[in-house]
Amino acid sequence: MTDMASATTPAAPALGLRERKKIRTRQGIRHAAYRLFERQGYDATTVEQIAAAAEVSPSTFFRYFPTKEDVVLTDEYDPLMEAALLERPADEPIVDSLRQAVVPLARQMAAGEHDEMLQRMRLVREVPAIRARMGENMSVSCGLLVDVLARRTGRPADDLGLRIVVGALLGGWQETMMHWVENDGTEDLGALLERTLDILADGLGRHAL
Amino acid sequence: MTDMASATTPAAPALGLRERKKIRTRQGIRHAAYRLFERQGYDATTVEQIAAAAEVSPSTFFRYFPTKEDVVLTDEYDPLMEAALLERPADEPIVDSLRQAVVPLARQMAAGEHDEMLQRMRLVREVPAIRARMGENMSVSCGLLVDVLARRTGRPADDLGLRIVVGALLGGWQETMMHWVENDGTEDLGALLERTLDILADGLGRHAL
DNA sequence: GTCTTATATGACAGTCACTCTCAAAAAATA
DNA sequence: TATTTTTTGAGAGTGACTGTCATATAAGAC
Repeated sequence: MTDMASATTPAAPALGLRERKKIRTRQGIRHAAYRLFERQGYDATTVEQIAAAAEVSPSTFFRYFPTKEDVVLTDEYDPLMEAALLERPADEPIVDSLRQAVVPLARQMAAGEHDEMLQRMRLVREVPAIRARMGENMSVSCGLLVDVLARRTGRPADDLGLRIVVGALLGGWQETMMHWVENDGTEDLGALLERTLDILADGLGRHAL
Repeated sequence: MTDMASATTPAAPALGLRERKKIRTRQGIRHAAYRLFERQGYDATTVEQIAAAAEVSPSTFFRYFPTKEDVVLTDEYDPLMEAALLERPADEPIVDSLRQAVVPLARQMAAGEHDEMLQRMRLVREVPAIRARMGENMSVSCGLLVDVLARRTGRPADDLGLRIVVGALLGGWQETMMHWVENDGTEDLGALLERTLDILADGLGRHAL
């Protein structure tokens, strides 16, 4: 989890001791952090405490995570999303591609890593610093998506229409995610995201708005 | 500017010496900061330098701006937007209300404070810390807008459809703003925002996407 | 297995944003 | 003018992050 399909699945036997150790350290730090966050809250937990709990030095902590926020927000989804999108036929409407490529991805994650995802999104919702960082991530994802879609459809990389569409979509999805957390992840995330896509595809004018 | 219509317009004769001094101090700090940012960049400028340039103590700096980022990002627009929206007829479609209420506001600002707005948005674009903070602001604005619109249309305050629409709209607008800065503010911001509204209103399915 | 090289780690010192407390200065009020 | 309230500056402290250097440990050559 979180580190893609790595130590959890035995699908990577070709990794040297070094790599395996690194992955274990990384997960150790993250788990220690999550445990402390849950007990004392994010702000009240210092990097020093996390490092001590994970039995590494503070220096090592920062070697694995550039900032404290990154423990929560390291985004492993972008490359997966990109790959999934590139597999769609080039002439498919963008909205359909997103529906076919991105939604299943989210669905799969909401299933496989449900609890971790929930805890993570809860922090996003509640801790201002993390929420802010999340916005940054979104704008990076946005740029990435725009690039992929522009390449695929032969548009210029700075096509305003495309940027607007992607920005709007991510904006809508973020609200959807927040709604999902607020209901403690009880709803079907995939269905929610699809509904969001429907609304945006049909136009805000419809849907009695 | 920036501090609404305060010291710039002589429309506030009823302010005591205390208030006037506070406004002057605030603007002094901001101007000193902008000058330094332009010369040395945001990150390379310390709060201590800003305070010195503005001839106040660092303590005073933090009394006026809770964080260094707030010098750039203090958002005075939300209340104006709220007021403008509340003046629209309650049965008007949301998209139309936004078009009538918010766009003129932006237009007016892009005209009156063009250079300051440009400088500010440039920082938003280029400095990660500020961009992140901006995302926070957006999510606050989003909540605010949703509240107003929910009240106006009699929907529940946590109506998912409404949240999605507003989130998407702000997401789209943010991209539009970025496009505007990238072109050095030469385009008509109002027109750009309206176009964004058109795209979202008609639905992403149209517009050949 | 040993030697060499590349990499990971920890200790430490330093910077900077931000917080808190307290006493002095200045404006508002009586 | 005297009193009260607000604003300010000084100073100490915290915690996230950076950079450097010596040590330890895994990888690769032999």
